[in-house]
Amino acid sequence: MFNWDDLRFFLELTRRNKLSKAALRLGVEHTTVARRIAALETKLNLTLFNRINRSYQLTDEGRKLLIHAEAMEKNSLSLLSELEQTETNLEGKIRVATPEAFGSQFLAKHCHAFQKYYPGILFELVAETTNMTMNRRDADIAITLAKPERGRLKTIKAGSYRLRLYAAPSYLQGHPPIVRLADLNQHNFIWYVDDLLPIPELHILDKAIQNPNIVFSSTNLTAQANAADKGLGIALLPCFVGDQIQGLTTVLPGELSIMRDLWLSVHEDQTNQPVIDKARLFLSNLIASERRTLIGT
Amino acid sequence: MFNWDDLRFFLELTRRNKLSKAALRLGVEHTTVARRIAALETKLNLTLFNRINRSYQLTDEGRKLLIHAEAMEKNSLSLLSELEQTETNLEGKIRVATPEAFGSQFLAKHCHAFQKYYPGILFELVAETTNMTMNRRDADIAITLAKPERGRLKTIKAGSYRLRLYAAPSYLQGHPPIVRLADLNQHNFIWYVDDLLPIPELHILDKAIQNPNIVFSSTNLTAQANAADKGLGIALLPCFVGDQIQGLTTVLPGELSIMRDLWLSVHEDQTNQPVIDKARLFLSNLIASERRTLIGT
DNA sequence: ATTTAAATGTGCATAAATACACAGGTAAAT
DNA sequence: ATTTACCTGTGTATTTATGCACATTTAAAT
Repeated sequence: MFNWDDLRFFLELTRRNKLSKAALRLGVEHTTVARRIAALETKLNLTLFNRINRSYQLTDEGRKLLIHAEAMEKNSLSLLSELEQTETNLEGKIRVATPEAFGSQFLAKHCHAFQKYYPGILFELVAETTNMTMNRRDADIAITLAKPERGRLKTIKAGSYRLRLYAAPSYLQGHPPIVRLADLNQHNFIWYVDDLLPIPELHILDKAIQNPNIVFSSTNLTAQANAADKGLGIALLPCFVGDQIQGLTTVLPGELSIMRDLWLSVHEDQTNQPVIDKARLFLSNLIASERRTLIGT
Repeated sequence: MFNWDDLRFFLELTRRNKLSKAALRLGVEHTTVARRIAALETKLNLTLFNRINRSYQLTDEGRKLLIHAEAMEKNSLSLLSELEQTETNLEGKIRVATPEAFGSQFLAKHCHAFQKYYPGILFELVAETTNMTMNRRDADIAITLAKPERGRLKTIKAGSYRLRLYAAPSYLQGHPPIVRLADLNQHNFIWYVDDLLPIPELHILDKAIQNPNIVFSSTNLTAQANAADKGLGIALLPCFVGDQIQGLTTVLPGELSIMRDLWLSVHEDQTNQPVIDKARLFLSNLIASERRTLIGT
């Protein structure tokens, strides 16, 4: 049996006729489209396209396949529309604890999708700097930066995100140029409040900068981002925050990039509870599909 | 959009209810089935199966999906039955050159499938020990062990195969036990005719065996295999030969395994000729789908 | 109760798929 | 004719998927 998913690529290519156009729509590279089509042709022992004039034109055999592929597409669409309709029968409340910036700047922007599917479920987002402890049932689901070691929790690694240095052009113009890490010594920094920062990786900065000149610090990342946007100095921000602010550009993106994992936990005895299950799947799916937002470019 | 191919896994699992059974049918590991189902559930935000009592039982949501998945399967099957019907309109001749053993022991067993689809095409198989030169148009398609360096050829790596040492139980019982490479010194070997053997990897053997005691040699692999089968000594054979002979067992499979690539070439100016195209697709497809036969266990 | 067999789950090694970077080639625009 | 922009193809690096070995769990058999 051939790979059914290749038919999705086939269909898109019949409509765009160009690898690059089809690739754009499918969210992959043009080479991937070419190789998947080639695989399908090999598997079916057919020549589906004639490559003429920088354009992919269906052969007669390809046209025969098209009819069936379109039928399958119809099924997949009706499948989605049936399954994705709102589930008004599900009612309840779900409390999700997340790191402050992740909750306020990222998750909050996507909760409307959850609300749409499950209008009967109240989504409570607890986005705090302090570490929520799942033990005391502060939340049904927790997203954390470190893997919880204790407690009867079911934990999975949901994804990752990246941090970079960001600054406003207005700041960069008024200060010495930055071409390598050592240059950062002469610059102003917007920083976390040191005591409350349990991220060992940030000590990378300690090596690059002997005495970082901290001009502003906050426990709140939105505050840091806003300060940086106004030209106060250089801030270390998650890409899902920094990239969203038009007025900020990355500083030394090639030299400095910190990756952090995101962990998703639920109580062991709360698996298979419909409301919690839905929310858990929603969150892990969201983090996976928004990978590029979280990782940055 | 979800991965359509995951529905194939979903369908099989609804029918077998067990990961291991479904995996067997799909020709993958049970872990792969589990992970694909998990991916589908995440993507669709649904719980498709309840894992109870070592068995995967469809949920109500899963049953809804099943209806659509079965419809898609129906389409894929009708697609295959339409496309795979014989093409009596194609007529002509195709000459394929291959290494001797590959042609006589492997390809010859599968040519009936080609004949079935294209009854009008004469399939000429030239399975010779000597290197065919594509330059003189000895063949339309060549399968070789080395990538051809010269000539206006379109060459792809079609796959790989493995060689191991094989011997008959009757031989092994009458000779010293073999537990490591050094033990091979005391044994009898069936070998190629040295001068005609351009495979550098075989010098691995030179390190293990100082003075291999060669008791029989032939340029023909079938002859070697038959000799080994009768207990004459130990032979180095492709797995697609050795594994087919019931009377032979592998010798030191953990210590000795040689992988070789298979290259498929056609003349540049003969691409897009229907008959050659069909044969080329047939061959690369065959080598890919019979991967396990070629690699062995 | 104890054993046996079979199934699922987990961590790690390997293989395959994909992205990336770049080369070449074609058609449209100047 | 020359330039420009765009498209496809090829090799390499990176990421993702799969296989493999083993641990764990459950049910059935003794």
